[in-house]
Amino acid sequence: MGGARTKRMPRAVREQQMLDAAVQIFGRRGYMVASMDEIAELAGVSKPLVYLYLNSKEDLFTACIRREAAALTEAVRAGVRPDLPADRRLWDGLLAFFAHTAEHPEAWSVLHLHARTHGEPFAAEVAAMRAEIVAFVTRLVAIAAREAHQDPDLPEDEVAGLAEALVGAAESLATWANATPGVTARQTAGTMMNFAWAGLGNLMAGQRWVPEPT
Amino acid sequence: MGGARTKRMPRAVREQQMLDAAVQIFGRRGYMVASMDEIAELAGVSKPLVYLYLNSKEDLFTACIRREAAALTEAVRAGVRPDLPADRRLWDGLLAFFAHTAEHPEAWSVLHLHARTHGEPFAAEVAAMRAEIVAFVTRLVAIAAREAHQDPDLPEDEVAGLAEALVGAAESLATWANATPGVTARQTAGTMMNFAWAGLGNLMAGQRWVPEPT
Amino acid sequence: MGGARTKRMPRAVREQQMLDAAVQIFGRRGYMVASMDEIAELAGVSKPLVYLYLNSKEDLFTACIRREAAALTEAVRAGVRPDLPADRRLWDGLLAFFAHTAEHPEAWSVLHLHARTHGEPFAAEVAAMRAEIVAFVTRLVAIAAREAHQDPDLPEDEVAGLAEALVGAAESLATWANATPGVTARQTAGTMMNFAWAGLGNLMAGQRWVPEPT
Amino acid sequence: MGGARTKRMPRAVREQQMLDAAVQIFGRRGYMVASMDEIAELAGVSKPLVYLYLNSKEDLFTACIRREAAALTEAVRAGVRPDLPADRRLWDGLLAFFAHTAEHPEAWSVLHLHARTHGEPFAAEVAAMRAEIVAFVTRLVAIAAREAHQDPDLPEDEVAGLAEALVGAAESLATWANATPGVTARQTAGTMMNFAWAGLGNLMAGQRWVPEPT
DNA sequence: TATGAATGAGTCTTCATTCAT
DNA sequence: TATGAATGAAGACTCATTCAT
Repeated sequence: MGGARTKRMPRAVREQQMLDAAVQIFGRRGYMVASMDEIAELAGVSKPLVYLYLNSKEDLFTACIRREAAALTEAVRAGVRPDLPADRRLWDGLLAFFAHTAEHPEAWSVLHLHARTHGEPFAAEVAAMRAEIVAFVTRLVAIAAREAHQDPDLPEDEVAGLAEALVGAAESLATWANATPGVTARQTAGTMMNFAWAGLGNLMAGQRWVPEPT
Repeated sequence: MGGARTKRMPRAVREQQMLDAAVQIFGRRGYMVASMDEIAELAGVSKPLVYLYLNSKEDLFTACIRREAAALTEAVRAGVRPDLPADRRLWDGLLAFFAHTAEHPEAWSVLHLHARTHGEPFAAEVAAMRAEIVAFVTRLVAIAAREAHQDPDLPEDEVAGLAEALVGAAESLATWANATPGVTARQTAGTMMNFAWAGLGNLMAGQRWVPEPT
Repeated sequence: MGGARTKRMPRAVREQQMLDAAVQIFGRRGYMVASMDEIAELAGVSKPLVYLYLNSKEDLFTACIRREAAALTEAVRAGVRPDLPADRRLWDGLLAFFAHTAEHPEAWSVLHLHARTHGEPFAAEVAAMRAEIVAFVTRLVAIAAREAHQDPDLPEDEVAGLAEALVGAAESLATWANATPGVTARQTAGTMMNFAWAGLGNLMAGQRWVPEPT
Repeated sequence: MGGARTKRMPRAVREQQMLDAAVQIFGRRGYMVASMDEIAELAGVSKPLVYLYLNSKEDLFTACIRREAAALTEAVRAGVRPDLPADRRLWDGLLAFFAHTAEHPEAWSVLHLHARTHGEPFAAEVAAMRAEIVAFVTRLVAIAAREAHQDPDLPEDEVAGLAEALVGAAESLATWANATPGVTARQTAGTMMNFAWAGLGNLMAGQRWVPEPT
């Protein structure tokens, strides 16, 4: 894989090869340390061709982020059937999420680790994806609240924070699972689901922890 | 701020100034993008002096990580009174944690974002700090389990994953809070506490979510 | 001379130009004082190209040493006809040696002066060349001994010292001739030949100088 | 030795300590690679003191060369008794020379190797010493010529070349002996004496090697 | 479509040297 | 006599990027 330097391919194919290589290198080394030389070599192409198709290192990185973000959200979407109940939908989404991040560790590294480490051009790309996922979760939280017949007005801030906490926990777990051999996506999703759904349930049922006045 | 080039200070003082500057720059730009020139200038010192005292960019970064990791764990430790009940200790720890990360956003950025993005010299430093915090959380989880009179043997894997999820959620929340104006440490800690304690409680009480067979 | 910055040459040609320039600069200034900037400028090339082709200052210096050592030994070999008698072969070898060092004074400076002043990567390269020359001389000495019908066993140490002295004398003479205007290779070779062959002859004939007991 | 940092010594003593250290370091590393830091540390003194006493790296190196050149010529002079015959004087001089270079290898390295590798300030210092030694040798050669009742007019060039060859051979032998364990000064002097005196004798007796016309 | 040849700009790092005490 | 604190200047090396074919 890579370096084969097969000649004369249609542009679309070559571009995908380049993105494949770039995701590997960016994911392994990080944006700054990755060199265009290394990427071109792994793609089996000369450097000028990379520039011809992808314009610049920044654009190349952005393209990687976009492609992988789309792939990840698409994987989650594809894993969820809208006609099933909310808890089942959360479960399916988590499973799809952890399965995808486990199958594409470098892509996950690009999205979660490296894209957020460098300023504005890139952070925005990831933010968009994250927003989509947070929206998905938030929808489920709202349903849970409704089903719990609860006064629907949790403070906005708290809902936002809650979603952030859930998504953050999932993200951390994905990274941890990739670094920990022998953990399956199913197990990770189980941990997350137990923890989250139960916690949410309690919360929705109005049982909140409040510090005793000192 | 910085660049005041006050003359002739004892070494210990200058070293701290340099570390202050380095944490700012590393936190804002990341390890690779930060330049020793910029750090020296912000510290109000010439570059050779930075090298004389801190040896190399790598050593400087390591020194930053170590100092800030120590400061953070110390802040948490100082915030927790060992004679109080477990939930209160968790609350106090979270409060101290979020307060510290909010007051030192660049330091948090160094620890959580940048130190983990670059290979082994640095990751290990953070891992040590994280281990300490995870141990703290794990202890509290164990107490909660005992108090719930529950069969104490949650599977090892699950406990590890659980702690990871909790800590990951807290880390994500800290980062999110730093990027979201107007959120106080108290609010963040509240969100986290509700989420975590309730979820844990349910879990300990043996109420687990299980996917229905398809 | 140099700096003409002719454009777009095949790699092999450029590499020779760079080595030419490097030999000049290294020979004039020495390894440490020579700067890659100066070498690149004299080669009429940008510095990165030098690094692209020759990798590092060390590798560049090594490449110089190797090329010039090969050129010198080749010049000596080409000057000697194996079918001629030993004295004539020594004469021809000396003539070729002094002619070459006189025509390439910087190269000689690199080999004899600068390469030996710096540690192991370089010393070894020159040692190989020297070994070849010493072997050439030793062979002739052996023939001389045989022709003198002499008991062939000069002590090993003495032979080694002898060869060292002969080669050392020739090396010194080459350096001296390069620093002394108006001395031809022929003259230098004559001095050396008289000195060496006569001394050897006596030695072979068993006439040795022994200090009188005090 | 070195680093003891004993306090308050008279200037003359401190200067010698510094020169001792400098000769070691310069001899081992060469002029450019030697650092004032290292020299000061080995001398057991702070760097500003070195500058106070010796002014600059150049001056320090020059002082080393001068001191060691004087020591070497003095050693040779002290070894030779002017009332003895010429061959005996040559023998004694060689013995003293090789003994001294063997006892002070770093000094010899400074004089023969490093001082000649760097431009004019230093080469001149060594040249002076060399001139003295060459003069010594030339005197002996002249005596030998006279004793051989030979027509006294060897061409000037040839005499100069001859002396150069002799001295060069001796220098090479000294360096070689220092790098070759187990060789005594006596042996080295013996090799040199046999070779040189016999060769000279033949030469003086008018037996010269002349290339046959091709 | 594709590439070998080439570079401007910038970074880390080191060192001889001086100031203030 | 002696030194801790500090720096200007320079050098090796790398990389994203482009030109000419």
